[in-house]
Amino acid sequence: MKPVSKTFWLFPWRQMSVTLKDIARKVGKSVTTVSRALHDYDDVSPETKALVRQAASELGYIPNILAQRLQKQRTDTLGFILPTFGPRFSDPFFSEFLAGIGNKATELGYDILVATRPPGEEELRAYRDIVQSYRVDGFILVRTRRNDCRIQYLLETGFPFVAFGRTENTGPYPYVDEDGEYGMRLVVRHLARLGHRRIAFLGAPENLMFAHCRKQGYIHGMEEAGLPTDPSLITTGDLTQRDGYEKTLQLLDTPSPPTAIAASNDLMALGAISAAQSRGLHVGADIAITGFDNIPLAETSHPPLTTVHQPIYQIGQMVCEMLVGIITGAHPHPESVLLKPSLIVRESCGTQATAPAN
Amino acid sequence: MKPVSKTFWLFPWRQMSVTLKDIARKVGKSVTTVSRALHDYDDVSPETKALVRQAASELGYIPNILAQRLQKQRTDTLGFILPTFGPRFSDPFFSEFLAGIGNKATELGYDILVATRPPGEEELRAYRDIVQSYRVDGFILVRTRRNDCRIQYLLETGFPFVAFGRTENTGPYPYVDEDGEYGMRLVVRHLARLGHRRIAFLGAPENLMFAHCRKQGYIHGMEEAGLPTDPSLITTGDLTQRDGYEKTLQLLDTPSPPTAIAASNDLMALGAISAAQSRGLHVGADIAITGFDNIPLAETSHPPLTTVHQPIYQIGQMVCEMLVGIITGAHPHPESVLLKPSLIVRESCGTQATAPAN
DNA sequence: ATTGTAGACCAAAACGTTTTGGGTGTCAAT
DNA sequence: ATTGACACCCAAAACGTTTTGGTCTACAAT
Repeated sequence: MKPVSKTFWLFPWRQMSVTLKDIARKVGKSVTTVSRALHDYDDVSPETKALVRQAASELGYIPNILAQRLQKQRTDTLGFILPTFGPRFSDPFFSEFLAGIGNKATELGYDILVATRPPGEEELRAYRDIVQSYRVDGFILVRTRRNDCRIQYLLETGFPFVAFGRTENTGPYPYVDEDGEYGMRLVVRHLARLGHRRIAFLGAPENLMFAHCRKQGYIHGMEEAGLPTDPSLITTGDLTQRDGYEKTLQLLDTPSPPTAIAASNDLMALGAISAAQSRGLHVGADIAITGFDNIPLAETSHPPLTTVHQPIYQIGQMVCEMLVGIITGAHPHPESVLLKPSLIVRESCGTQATAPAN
Repeated sequence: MKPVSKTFWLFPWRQMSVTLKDIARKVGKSVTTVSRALHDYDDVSPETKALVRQAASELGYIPNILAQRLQKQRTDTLGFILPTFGPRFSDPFFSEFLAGIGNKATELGYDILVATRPPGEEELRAYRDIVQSYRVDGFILVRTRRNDCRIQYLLETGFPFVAFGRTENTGPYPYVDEDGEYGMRLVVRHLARLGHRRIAFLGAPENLMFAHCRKQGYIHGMEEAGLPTDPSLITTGDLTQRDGYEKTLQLLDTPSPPTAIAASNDLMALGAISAAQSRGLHVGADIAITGFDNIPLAETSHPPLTTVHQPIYQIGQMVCEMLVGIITGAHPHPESVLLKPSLIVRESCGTQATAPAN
C-alpha cells in the first residue's frame, strides 16, 4: 500500500496534480512529444496533437509554473520598489500606478515584487540584493531623480528595467514620461491669460526629475508671458498636503502675496487651498490655485481643482508592457515615450484675477 | 573551446552563476554534503562545514531561488487582489496597507502577486485560476463582505489565507480586524456629548462587513445616548469623496437637516466637508463632520478631520506575518485579532453643537 | 569474532518542465 | 540499390536544489 505523500497530507488543497508524464502514459507517447504537442511544435502530427490536447483537458492538466521557471531560468516576476519615506504615504499616484502595472502583469503572466524603501543607500542595496539573487526578471522604476543611482546601477549591470520618468547624466534607456515642462507652461499661460501677474510656484525637491521639469515649465511660462520671476514667489515643498499647507501660509504672509499659486502636484495644491481658506480667502475669487496630476480627489475638492491630467493607470500599463517586451526579447529596444499632458480647468483658478492687469 | 552559452549571450547581466556543484568541486566533497553543510545539518563535520562556508563565500554563492522553489514546491509568493471598481481608485487605505504587507513580505523572503478585480464573478475566477495554477502559497484578503464568496471558496479548498476583516456565515478563519462598531460608538458618543441630537450617518454598502459594523456602532451609539434614530438621517454612499459630497447635499436639503454627520470613512467625510462649505456652512461651528480611518489627508483638511484611527500599515504587517506563519506551518492556527480603535478629535466637529440640547 | 552504534559522507532520485540531438520509417529521385 | 528528404517521434540531458536511503569506517560492547 503506497502511503499518501507527506506533502499531500500537510497541504490538503494540493490535488495530486497531473503532470506531463501522466498525459504521456495515457496517450502512450513520450513526455517530449506531449510537451511539444501542447506547444504546437510542427514536428508533431495533427492527430497526436489532438489526442494529447484531449487527454490534457480530460485530466485537467495545468503546467507546473515552478518547473517552467526553473527550466527557463526566469522568475516571471517584476520588481517594483516604491521610493518613499516612512509607511504613512498616501500619494494616490502610487495606488493607481500599481493598479496599472498589476493588472497588466497578471494579464501577461507576471507577478510583482513590491517593497518600499526610502531613496538612498538602503534602497540601492535592495536593488542589488534582488538583482543578484535572481528574484525578478526586471524592474519598474518610478519617481526618477535627476541623478539617479538606481538607473546608473541597472544600466551598468545591463539588467532590464523601464522607468516612469527621465533622468540626466546617463545614456539612453527605456522610459515613459509626461512632458511636465509643457504641462506647467500650460498652467502659467492660463493663469497669465486670466490676468495674474504675481504667480507663485510651489515646487518640489529639485533632485526629483519631474519636479525640475515642472519648475522649468514655470520659468519658461513666466518668460513667455513676459512676467518677471520674483524669487520670493518660488518655494519648495515635499509633495505632501501638509507641506503645501505650510508653504502656502508662508507665501500669503509675505508683504506682497501672490494672486495665484501653481503647485507642483495636486496634494500640495489641496494643502494650499486649505491654507488659503484658513486665512479667510475665497479660492477661485480671491486667489487662484492650481495642481498637477489630476488625482481623483482633485475633482471633488472645494473648490474643484484646476490641474494637469496624467493618465497614470495607462502609463503603468505601458511601462509594464514595455518591460515585458524587453525581457522576452520581443522588443529589446523599445522607443521611449513622452506624453503631452492636457490642462483641466476647474473652479480653483476662477475666471479672472482679482486685480486684472489691464 | 567551450562556447559561451546562449543564455549568457542574450542576457549579459547573468554572471555565470556559481552552483552547489562548483562548491563541491572546489572543496572535493559531494553536492549533498555541501547542501547539508550550508543548512547546518548535524551529519556534517564542523571542519567540513567551515570549509564549505568558506568556499561558498569566496565564490560568491547565491542559491538559485527557482530550483529551491521547484524542489520545495512553494512559490514564495503571496496573492493580493484589490477588490475595486475601475482603475481610478485612490483610497489611501490600499497604498498604506500594501506598504505594510510588501515590506513584511520582502523581509520574510516572499513576493507579492498584485491584481485588481471588481468584486463578483470575475474576481472569484481570478482566485480560482491563481490557486489552481499554484501561483501563490496563500492569499491576503481585504475589505471582506458579510457574505464573502472568496472566503467560502478558500475555506472549502483549504487554501491558506488571512483576511483583514470578519465575515458572517462561515466557520472560523484567521483574520485581523478593528472593532468598527466600537469605533463608531465612540464617535456618536462624542458628538452627543457636544450636544448634538440630530446626528446623520453617512454609511457604505451594507454588504461590506466593515460598513455593517460601523452602522451598528452608529445605531447602538444613538441608543446609548438616548437619541432617536431618524431613518431620514441615515444614508448610504459608495466610500468615495464624490459620493460623500452628493449624499451630504441631499442631507442638507431636507426640511430639518442634521447638525452633525458621522461618515463611514474619511474620504466621504472630506466630500461632506466640501459639500457643507459649498452651502456656505462653517464646518466645526455650523455643522460637525467626522470620518473614520485617519488617513493622512484627514490631518490637513480644512478644517482638520475628527476621525477614528486605524493602524493600517501595522495591520498589513500583522496579516502578512500570520499568513507566512500558516504557510510555513509555524503557526497553523493563529489566533484572530480584534483591535480597539481610538478617537482622534480635531476641529471638524467643533467643541459644541450650534443648538445645544440643554 | 561478532554485533552495534555513531559519525561522516555520498549517489541517485526527486521536483516537472523544455531542449538537445538524435532515431526510425516511408517515399521519391537517382 | 543507394541517397536524400521528410514526417514523426523519443531518450536523455538540462535547470539547481533538497531528500532519500543508503555506505563505509572506526570503535566500543558483547
